[in-house]
Amino acid sequence: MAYWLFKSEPDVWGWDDQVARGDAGEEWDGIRNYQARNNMREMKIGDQGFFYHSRSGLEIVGIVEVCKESHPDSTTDDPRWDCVDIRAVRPMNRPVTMAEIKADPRLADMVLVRNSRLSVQPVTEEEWQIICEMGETAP
DNA sequence: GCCAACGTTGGC
DNA sequence: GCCAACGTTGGC
Repeated sequence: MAYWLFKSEPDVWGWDDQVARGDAGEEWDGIRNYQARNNMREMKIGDQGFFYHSRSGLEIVGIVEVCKESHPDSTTDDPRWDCVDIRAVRPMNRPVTMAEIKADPRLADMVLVRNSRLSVQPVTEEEWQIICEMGETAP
C-alpha cells in the first residue's frame, strides 16, 4: 500500500466538506497538473493519504483513503485529466503544521517541503509514520 | 495581498 | 525544439 498527500484550500474544499461526504467519498477533481494526475493514476483502492489545508491553515488535518481508482475527471471534457475518489477516514488528533514539518530534519526531503506547489504528492512510509506520531494518531 | 517558484503556452 | 512570456499556486 502506498501513501499520498492531498492539498486543498479549506475555503474551497476543506476537511469538514470531505467528512460530510461520508464513506461514499468524493472525486478529487479539478487537478490540471500532469505530475499530480500521474500520481493519482498510480493510486490503488485502500491507499492512504494525508489531507492538507493550503494557503489558510497550512496543516495536515486528517487521513483519507482512496475509494475509487483513476477515472476521467467529470468536471471537464478534456480527456487528459483523470482523478480518483477519496473518503475521510479519521481526523488527526492534533493537526501537524507546515512549520513543524519544516522544523523536523527527518522530513526535510518531503515533497511538501521541496515542491510546495505540487497538489497531489507521494509520501514515504517513514514520513507517514513520523507525521502520524506527531499527529497523535495510529499510522 | 505580495511575490517567488513553477508549469504551460506559443512564436520563432 | 528553444525559451520568453504568461498564468497559477501557495507560503509568508
